[in-house]
Amino acid sequence: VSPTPGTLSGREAVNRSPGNDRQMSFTRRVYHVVQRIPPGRIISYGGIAALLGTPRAARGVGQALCTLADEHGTPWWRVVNRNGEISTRCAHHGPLLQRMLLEAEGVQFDRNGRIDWKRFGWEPG
DNA sequence: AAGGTGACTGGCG
DNA sequence: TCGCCAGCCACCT
Repeated sequence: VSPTPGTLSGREAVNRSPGNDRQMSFTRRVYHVVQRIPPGRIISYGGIAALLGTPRAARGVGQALCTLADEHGTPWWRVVNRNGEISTRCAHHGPLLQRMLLEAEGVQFDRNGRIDWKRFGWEPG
């Protein structure tokens, strides 16, 4: 994905100080990983944290996703909790929208509102 | 600089 | 399986 992943929300832009250039901020790395998730696939917050080398930072991932500007194609909706459930509380990216976007990609929910990891889970590789 | 918050998780009853 | 609890970690006052 080459279109300059540049534009971040105001807050994240502020975090991007010169000194931070070499080592990308956590938020920014979350952004990159999320962009690698293929359509119709999902990953958990903890999964992303693990890919970044900080398996305990799941909460930080959620934090980042709400902060991140997604007008550039960041598929934030492909991230769900460990149970395959939608758990967003973010005002701009509500649960209804997330479900709609996932279903539009072919992701199926069971009657409890859960997604089957075996069918739709993504593992980079 | 220290404390509070939260799109999380694993463990346990 | 389900709910609850206590860590955990990045961010924001």
